[in-house]
Amino acid sequence: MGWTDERVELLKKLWQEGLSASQIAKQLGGVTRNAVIGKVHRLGLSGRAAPSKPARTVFKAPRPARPAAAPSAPRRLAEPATLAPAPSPVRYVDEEPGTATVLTLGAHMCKWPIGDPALDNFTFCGRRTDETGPYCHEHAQVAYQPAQAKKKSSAAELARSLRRYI
DNA sequence: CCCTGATTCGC
DNA sequence: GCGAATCAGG
Repeated sequence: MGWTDERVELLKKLWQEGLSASQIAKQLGGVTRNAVIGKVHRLGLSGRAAPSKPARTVFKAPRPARPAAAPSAPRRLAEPATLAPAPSPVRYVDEEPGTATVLTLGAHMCKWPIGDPALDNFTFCGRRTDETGPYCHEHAQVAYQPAQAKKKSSAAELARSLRRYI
């Protein structure tokens, strides 16, 4: 499969959304993650929202040359490795819950899980915690619900009521 | 061993 | 331009 305009567009979109190359490759289909990475570089959008990443590791091996054919044109030399520090001073999520990731989750941020931990869109609530506990006010109520919920509520109803918090 | 992106270079 | 092979890491 080639890079049609649509596929390139989707690639850009998914890459900007932070999906990994392999995930994008799977979603596109017909390409490997190497192909995706290669395309990403060719498009010139290698960098994205990647906080606190050295962006560039130390100088790699001087390129001892692997078992290949004869050399040709001189390649460009490694650059001085400029990096852009990304300050991210612990912000609480006051508006929409579920935007805190495991990386941005601070000490006093609600640790109520949002979504499926197995998925990569998994987040935490992230709002300011309720004084002491690990959860915000809303989720603390849910978390510390004794046995008040019994009555005639069926298992299905209970599951549905809880789903609201996931 | 799983994964990540980065890079080179034959095609 | 493409992407497999490879590298350097987490």
